[in-house]
Amino acid sequence: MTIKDVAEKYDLSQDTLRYYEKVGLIPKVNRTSGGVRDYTDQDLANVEFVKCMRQAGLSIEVLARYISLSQKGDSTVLERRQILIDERDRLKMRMEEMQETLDRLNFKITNYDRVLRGEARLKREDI
Amino acid sequence: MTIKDVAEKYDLSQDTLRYYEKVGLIPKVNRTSGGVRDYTDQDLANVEFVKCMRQAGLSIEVLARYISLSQKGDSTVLERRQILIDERDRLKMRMEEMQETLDRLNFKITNYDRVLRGEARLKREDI
DNA sequence: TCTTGACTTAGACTTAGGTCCAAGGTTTAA
DNA sequence: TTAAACCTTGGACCTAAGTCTAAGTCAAGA
Repeated sequence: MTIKDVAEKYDLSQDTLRYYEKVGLIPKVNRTSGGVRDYTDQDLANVEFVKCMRQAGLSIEVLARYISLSQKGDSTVLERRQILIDERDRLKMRMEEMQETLDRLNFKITNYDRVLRGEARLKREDI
Repeated sequence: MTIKDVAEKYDLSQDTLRYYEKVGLIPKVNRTSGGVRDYTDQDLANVEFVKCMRQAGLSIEVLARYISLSQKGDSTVLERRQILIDERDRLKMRMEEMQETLDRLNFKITNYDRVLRGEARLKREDI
C-alpha cells in the first residue's frame, strides 16, 4: 500500500506518516526498488494504533519508546506493560478532571437557560 | 492579593498569569499606586475558572472570546451559552474517544499479564 | 540610605507536533 | 517517450501556549 492510500485510509497527512516514521512511531517501512514506501498490514496496524493513542493524548516520546521496545522482542514485555499502565493511569486521571469540567459546563449552561427563561438573574460573580 | 500569592494558590506561574491577562483570559487586574497587580476575589474566581477549562483542553482563543463577551453584559448571554454548549459537546466527544483508548489499553495490559503468567504467547501482530 | 527581593515591561526564546517547500527521482497512461 | 501524477529528501517554517531575559521600578527591613 502506498503512502497516499494509507494517508486516506487513516485520515493522516502523508507528511505526518513520514514524520511518524522518522521519529520512530512506526518502524522503518519497506521500500520498492525505486525507494517508494510500501506499507504492509503490520505497518497499517501500527499506524492505526499510533493514531488512536495520539488522539487520546499520549506523547510522541512515550509512544516511540514503547514501539522501540516492541521491536526488541519478548524480553521487554514487563517494561512495555509498565508504560501502558502508567499511560492508562494518566489517561484515567485526565478523564476524571475532564468529567468535572463537563459537569461544570453543564451546570453553567443550565444556569444560562434559566436566565434566558427569566427564572434567574445573572450574577457578576459567575463568569 | 499579589501575583505571587495567586500563582501559589492556583499552581500557575506568574508568567502564565501575566500571559493570561495579556491575551484576555482574565480581565485587566487592578494595580496599586506603584503599578503592582492586586487581585480581587473576582479575579481569583476568574483564574480558577480559566485554569479548570484550560486543563480540560479548551483553547485560549475560545476562552478569551467567552470572557470578552462576559465583560459586555447581559446582551451576550445567548452567545456565551452557545460557546459553552459547543465546547461541552467537543469535550464529550473527546472523552468518548479517550474511553475507547482506555479500554484498549486495559485490554493490552491484561494481555501482557497473561503472557507474563505464561498463559499466552506474544503475537507479532499486536503492537 | 542601602540592600534585598518582588514587581514591571517588551520582546526573544522554547517545545511539541506537525506542515510546507524546493529540487529532484519514479510510475503510469496516452 | 513523454506528460502528469506520484514519490523522495532535507530543512525551513508554523501554531499554541507558555517561559525566559534584560533592564528597570518599587517597598520594606537593617
